[in-house]
Amino acid sequence: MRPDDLPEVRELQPFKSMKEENLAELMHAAFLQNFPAQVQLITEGDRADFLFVVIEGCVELYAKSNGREAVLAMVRPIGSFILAAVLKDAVNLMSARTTEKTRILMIPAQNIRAAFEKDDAFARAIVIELAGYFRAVVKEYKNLRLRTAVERLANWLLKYHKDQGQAGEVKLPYDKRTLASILGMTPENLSRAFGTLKPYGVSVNGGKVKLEDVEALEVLAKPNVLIDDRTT
Amino acid sequence: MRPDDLPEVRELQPFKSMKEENLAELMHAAFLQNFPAQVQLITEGDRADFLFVVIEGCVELYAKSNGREAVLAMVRPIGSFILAAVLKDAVNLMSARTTEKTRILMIPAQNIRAAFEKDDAFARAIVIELAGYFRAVVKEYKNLRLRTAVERLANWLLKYHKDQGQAGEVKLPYDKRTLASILGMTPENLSRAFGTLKPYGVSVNGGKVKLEDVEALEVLAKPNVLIDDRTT
DNA sequence: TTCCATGATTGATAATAATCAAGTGCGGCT
DNA sequence: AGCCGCACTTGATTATTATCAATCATGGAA
Repeated sequence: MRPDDLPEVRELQPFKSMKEENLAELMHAAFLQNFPAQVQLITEGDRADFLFVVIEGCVELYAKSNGREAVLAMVRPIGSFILAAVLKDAVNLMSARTTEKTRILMIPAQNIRAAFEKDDAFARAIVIELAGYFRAVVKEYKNLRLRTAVERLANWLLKYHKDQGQAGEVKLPYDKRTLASILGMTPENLSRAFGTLKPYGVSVNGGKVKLEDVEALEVLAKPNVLIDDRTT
Repeated sequence: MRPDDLPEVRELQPFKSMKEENLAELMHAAFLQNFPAQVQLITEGDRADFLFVVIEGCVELYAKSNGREAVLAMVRPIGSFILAAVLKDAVNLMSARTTEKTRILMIPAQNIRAAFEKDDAFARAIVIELAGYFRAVVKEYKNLRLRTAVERLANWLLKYHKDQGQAGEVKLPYDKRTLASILGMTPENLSRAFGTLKPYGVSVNGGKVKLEDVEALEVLAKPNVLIDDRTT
């Protein structure tokens, strides 16, 4: 595979900063793979053999312990996962599965590490990338520690409402069962949480949620840039 | 300040890998500060002006939202904090306060960023450092998502029991109120959690916890290297 | 020593969330 | 159309955790 086969990857931050020849070498070792839905890509505890880049589709990162399972994040194009494990040559802390038909670029871990050693600009770009990831998890952690389930849902709705252009409606990007797990609650509780948000102008219709009183919802949600803002 | 004024910092991973002259320059800009207990060092939302390195004492990282407060981590010698914010030239996601008399090395953020640009080895060392931080937060997040309060306490005890040499006793490194917040529960609940662990050979006496049936405790705790192990 | 302040514990109650058990409703299929 | 199958919802109950209030140490300070 060559760099120009996937122009979108070339625009991805850590790759954009690489020297042309190093990128070519990296891409040469990489390969593009198509997966159907519900394919297990990695399992927590296994060695991280590849860096994964989602080109099309969607991947769910999750973890288990005891009998419980929690969805930790969803990765959509163009996003990568298990960068930290690859760099540390460590074991995956999360499992990953496709949720739909998905096209993924797989780059062997040793090639990533070689490029990291060889290419200074790449190494620096990865720092910024990782720092961003780190801050994202800290925000998730704060979200869980400092808010109730209803508050998490309210803030999630406000965030996605903004993402989708503040049209007074939010289209749910995944089914409610998945959303519930992302928000750290059971599906039953998500239903009820939507119920308690009804007085705040929130009405659900299948995969569409209407927000008819954003102000009121914000009073309840108390959004916080240090938790909800992806850019800070 | 010169590098040899603080030999322990020299041994710290990202600094150890720096070129001698760059380290000298960095240390020249840095200064050592003594703080009494309960001093607010940084506040969430403020710009990250310094990288902090705890030389002696202890610092508590915490965050607030709504009326709630959560301790996110404790930093002990030799440990640093707000590295990610410094590198991204961003705002702090957490606040920090000393919990006791503490000696801290403060390195101006712009000097850290300058060294990061100039010194390739330093940049690479920081990647590994950050990747470790990232994985640590992911583990904390999993701990919170996948376990009840009692399980978190049980695993915490086992972890510190191992740290302290498996002597059948764990000395609590902070007061119970702080421990409760670290574990994501109220002080009242921590007391009760200790109570429910009594049948598993756990007995508390002030700041000392005796573990008389580690096997039984492990059956309850179900420790998981992908959550509890600091090295994986 | 006594007193006080503070942290820790205990009990009672309330809030929050999970579990279990039916239902409901919608989309796809025959 | 009619019948699944499946996701979602709803209700009842339980588990878990937080809150509020009171009491109990315990370790200085006077």
